[in-house]
Amino acid sequence: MSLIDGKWKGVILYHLLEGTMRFNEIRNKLPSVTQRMLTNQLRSLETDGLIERKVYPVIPPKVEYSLTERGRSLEPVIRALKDWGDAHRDLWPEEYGSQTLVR
Amino acid sequence: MSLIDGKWKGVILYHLLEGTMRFNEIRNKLPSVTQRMLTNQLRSLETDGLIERKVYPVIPPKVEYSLTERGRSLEPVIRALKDWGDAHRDLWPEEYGSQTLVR
DNA sequence: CGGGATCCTATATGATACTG
DNA sequence: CAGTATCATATAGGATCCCG
Repeated sequence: MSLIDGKWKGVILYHLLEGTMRFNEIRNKLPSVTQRMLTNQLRSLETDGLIERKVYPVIPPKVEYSLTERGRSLEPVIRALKDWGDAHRDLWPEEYGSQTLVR
Repeated sequence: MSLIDGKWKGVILYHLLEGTMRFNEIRNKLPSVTQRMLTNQLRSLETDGLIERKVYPVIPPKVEYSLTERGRSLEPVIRALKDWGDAHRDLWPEEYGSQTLVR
């Protein structure tokens, strides 16, 4: 769980299933993510060996992100999550409120 | 993701796939969870409509937890996570360190 | 037995400004 | 374009004690 925890990791991995993407490409798929958070989540995924970060030494910068083999092995998990989300999108959040834990 | 986020929710749901369980039964499956956290996670799952909490008005107290239909619909997700964990248990955490995000 | 109350720390996330 | 740096808040999680 800790590997895909984080507000954006799941969605990032999902989009990367489609293929390699550049930083701003990913960003455009995640309307409300801040630059800092996207960077953080990407770094975390990289550290955990799920994605690869490829930097092209050009100006302006160009950085590509892609799934590693380990990352791709998560595909069944990501798909299962996506499928569930699609199937239950309409039942939420009316009936059930997403919880803010603790206290 | 927000529904199964939380340090213990995934494992709790997994164990509940086996059937109804009492509070301390669940607790015994989660060696290092504190009472407060277990209660919190269970309450959160309940609020999100994934589990049902059944209180028997007896002394000493008896409380049973079970999956709702909505909770059971998550079975493919839970199984996928479990399968991945089983398959990759041996590759961790030597090669990849679980990240502590930010800063 | 299955909690609740209180206090505390660590961490995730956000806003904003700056940069090679 | 793809970040860093800094500051701030919110929330998760833990420790401990009490209770009918």
